[in-house]
Amino acid sequence: MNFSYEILNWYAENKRVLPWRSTRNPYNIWLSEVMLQQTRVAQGLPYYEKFIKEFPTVKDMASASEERVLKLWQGLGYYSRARNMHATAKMVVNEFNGSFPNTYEGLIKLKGVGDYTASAIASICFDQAEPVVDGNVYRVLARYYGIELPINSTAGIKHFKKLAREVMNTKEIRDYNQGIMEFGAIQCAPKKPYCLHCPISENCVALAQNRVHELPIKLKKLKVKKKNFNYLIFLDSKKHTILEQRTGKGIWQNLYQFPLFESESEANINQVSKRVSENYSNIKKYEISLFNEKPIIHKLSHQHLHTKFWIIEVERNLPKAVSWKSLEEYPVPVLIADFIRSF
DNA sequence: AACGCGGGGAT
DNA sequence: ATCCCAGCGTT
Repeated sequence: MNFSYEILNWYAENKRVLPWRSTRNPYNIWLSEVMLQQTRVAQGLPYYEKFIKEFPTVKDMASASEERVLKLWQGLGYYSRARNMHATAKMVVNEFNGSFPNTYEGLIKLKGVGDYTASAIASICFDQAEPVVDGNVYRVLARYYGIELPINSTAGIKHFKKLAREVMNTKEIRDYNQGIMEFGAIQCAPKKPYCLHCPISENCVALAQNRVHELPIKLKKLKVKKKNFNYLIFLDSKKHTILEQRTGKGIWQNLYQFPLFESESEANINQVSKRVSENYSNIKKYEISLFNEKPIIHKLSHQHLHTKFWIIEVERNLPKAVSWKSLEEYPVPVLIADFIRSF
């Protein structure tokens, strides 16, 4: 019994039932793959259902507004995925007559489709013999073959891709690719792998050397930056508030939020008052109160946002304001959505 | 080659 | 608190 045969065998016995496993439609597969980039199946699944319901075909997605796509994506994170996905939907409709490319080379040209996603679509939809290498595959191969190259180094990436190609099953590439990923997610899990009843434990190098918990090797972790966020929640007598769209680079691009200023240290009410007077000179009379005494710490993978929400009640009606009720129509970061809900 | 980019679940 | 998830794009 060789490696790929055991993977196929294990997959046939243990695979989960998932909606994208009962189709080879490139639109469905592409949608699921983009959603599952750096995202667990359990988290992505409800979004997949939501998107397929509102956008049954790539044409439906292409004709939607970016704002609507972002709204449906809200909470899933890595919002550039949604923007690139929408751009690709429009390109497929307008330039490819609604049909996705049917090769790795064609697919990888699409926005938001990299080596992994191109390989996944090419193999699952078109039976192309392209190996997928995601986080699960890195783990399974590193352990089974005892590879010590860091999975996030250039040499490591090349080596694992080459090894994955050597050991794949080209005849049943669809099931093999999904099988090795499923095996990594369920059986050869990061923290608690089930080595006791593993079908390939006999030849697993890491297990033989008692190094399962050490592999795969991953280079360093960057320090997370701390930032102080201050959101200004304006409220006038008609329960209108000011909402802004984030532009330029950085986090949450094109999503909406309340007026924001960052401070070097934790801000106090005097700084907020100064800020309002400077930037909103047309607002004369107002009253400031602090919504949360202790900053809310919103954790991203690379930043910790220490956030205060300042409530600013104004007497006269605000210019260019939106009603509080209409806030639910805008795509907003989870940090903002949580605040709106609790306020 | 290094970094930016979300949110959540498991340990 | 730490890790890591069906990674990609930019610099």
